[in-house]
Amino acid sequence: MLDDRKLAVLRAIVEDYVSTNEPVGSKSLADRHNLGVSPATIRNDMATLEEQGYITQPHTSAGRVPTDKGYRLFVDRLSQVKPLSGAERRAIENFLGGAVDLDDVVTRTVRLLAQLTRQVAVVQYPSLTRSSVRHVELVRVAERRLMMVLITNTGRVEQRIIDVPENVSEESVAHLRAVLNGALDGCWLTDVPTTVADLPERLPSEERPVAATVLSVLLETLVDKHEEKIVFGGAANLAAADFSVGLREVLEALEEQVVLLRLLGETTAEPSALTVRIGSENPYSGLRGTSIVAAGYGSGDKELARLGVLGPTRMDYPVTMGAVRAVARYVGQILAAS
Amino acid sequence: MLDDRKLAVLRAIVEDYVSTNEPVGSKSLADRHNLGVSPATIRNDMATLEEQGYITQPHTSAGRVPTDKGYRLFVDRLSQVKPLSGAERRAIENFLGGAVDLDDVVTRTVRLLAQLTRQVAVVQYPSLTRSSVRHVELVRVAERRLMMVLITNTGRVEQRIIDVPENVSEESVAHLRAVLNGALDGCWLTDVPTTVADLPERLPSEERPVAATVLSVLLETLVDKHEEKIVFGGAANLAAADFSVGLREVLEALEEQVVLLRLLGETTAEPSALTVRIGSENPYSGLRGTSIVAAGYGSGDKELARLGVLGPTRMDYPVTMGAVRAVARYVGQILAAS
DNA sequence: ACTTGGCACTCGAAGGTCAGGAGTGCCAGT
DNA sequence: ACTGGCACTCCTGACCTTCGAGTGCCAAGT
Repeated sequence: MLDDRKLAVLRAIVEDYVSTNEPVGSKSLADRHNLGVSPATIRNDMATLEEQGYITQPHTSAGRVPTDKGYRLFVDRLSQVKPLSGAERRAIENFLGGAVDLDDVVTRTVRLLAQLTRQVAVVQYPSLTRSSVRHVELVRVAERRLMMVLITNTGRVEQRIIDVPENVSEESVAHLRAVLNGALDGCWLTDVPTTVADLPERLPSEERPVAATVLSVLLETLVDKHEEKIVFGGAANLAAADFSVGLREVLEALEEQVVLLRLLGETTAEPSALTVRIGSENPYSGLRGTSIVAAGYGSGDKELARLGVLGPTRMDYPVTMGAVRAVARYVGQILAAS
Repeated sequence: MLDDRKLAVLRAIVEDYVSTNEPVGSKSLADRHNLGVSPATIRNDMATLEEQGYITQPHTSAGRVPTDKGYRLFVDRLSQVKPLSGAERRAIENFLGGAVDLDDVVTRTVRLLAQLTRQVAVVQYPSLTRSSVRHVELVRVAERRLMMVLITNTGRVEQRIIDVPENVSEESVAHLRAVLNGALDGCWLTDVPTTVADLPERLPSEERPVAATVLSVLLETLVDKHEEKIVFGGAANLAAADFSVGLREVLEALEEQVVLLRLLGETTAEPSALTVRIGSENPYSGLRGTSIVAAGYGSGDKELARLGVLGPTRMDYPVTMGAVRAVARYVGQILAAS
């Protein structure tokens, strides 16, 4: 159906189109790549490729442009992820290594990815549902007011003010704190509700009302923040890539957490496996014309969250994929270390 | 120099141009506003206005367009801040009232402002330098590793991992925590360095190395985060406002914290006083063509930080100013309450 | 001393025409 | 199965024309 030469032609078309942003014709193809055949032959192959839906022409008598299907074939079978240069690796290490807390890691990652790929970078915060409790802190800030700080093993810090129904002494706060930490230390956030279910019963009755309030706020926090946190950066790169149409739509999509999350895609089995969504493959109509390259990241073999970049379908997939993969790995390392 | 009618003409020009986005001519002016004079008269006035630099024509024989100077005069003398409708006020209250922590307040504020004004919203986190310590928490997470959490009265939470030079017992951590809080509670962040300067001396000698490390990290945190935190949203609105040129530049400016900060401007004497920077008045060349409307916000009469919107110079100043002022006030209230 | 109607003039926007050229499809020849 | 040749398509850019909104100025009117 598609012999080797036709595949080579498709690859050449993708590469040329990506680098020139102009429909590519048979003659220039024959010139730039030494395929060893004449333009006429290439024309025949192109006709086949077009028939099968891998390429298309914007109008009669223009060159060919890859379709989404064409890019898909290219990504799956015709290209290899391009590893980063040594200098780039070092730059990543330096830049990410300087991060001082989780917020910092995420912000830096976004900047880094955007700069590296010259596209829009999207990074999800380590998912709460896949984190465990490192510490719960309870502080008495007034007679009837506590502050709770929840710290996860991934470095996320959630904090809440709690108004309790009755005066509470420093001692009971200390006790409650100890009990909470004893029960929850290392506990997966998803298991917290069941773990704390019977907690009030194990407390002296006079502490129960306060404990109940604290616990309800704690659970509420987990629910509230169940919605994942996600950020993007490098929007300026969008304007640079002379976007055919719909820059508006793209920006809108980027500002919708929900859409963004779906874009990054489902968790994959193995972390840092690359997911590529090309044009119409992705789940949001405003993003025809854009592709997403994403990967999971995590410390160890557990995928904590995802990150990736979004750019025109006409992007340099090998390079982009290389950058995303490398960054995902480094971020994982950084998180594991802290 | 500029009699009342000329001012009225200028006002009319600004209003028409803002609403139509097309150079406005003498005839349509005479039609739409009842100025009681003929187009010819208006032409004469326009000539004067142009001579004085308040308006300009894109090319000979086109209508007139306000210059930055013209907008300035309009804002200063010809317009009144337009208060929000009752429905809008309620919407703000509802939307902002649901916020659950500082991050949430800021995120919601950005969304709200962007939606209300249909422009790009910029919000600065409450400045650390103008906050005071509510609580310092010290947690022992491993034998040689502590976690420090710094909570300010404005709700900001900063957190750091500290590797200490020697094993440290729970008791010394508790002691150090108590001492720290005793010394720092309510202390302005700017005063922290001097306040803690002599702290190690007041500790038993065996605790000093650890204390020194902790303090150095604490001070470091204050310095690191001295750079203010600032976010923006509503970039999609930029694409909608068919920006003359330089959408690229604007997006770039928005992604530069430093530029963004300078845009919001210096602290003003009275909180929630409105600052308006029009086109070339603002300190960044990429932003000719855009105006910034900003206000300070804070709980009580202390300005904690600033917020505002950025849009084309051709914006509806009265409405925008009204929205910014209202939101700034509400945010102040929300922060004061929590 | 302003204001006004009239009038000639300017200049961009929109549309039409035309040549050039890159690219195609097809066919006949090797 | 490949290749050269050829007619055809249709976009691009340059150039021109028309059209109309808007101006500046002047002379007349109040």
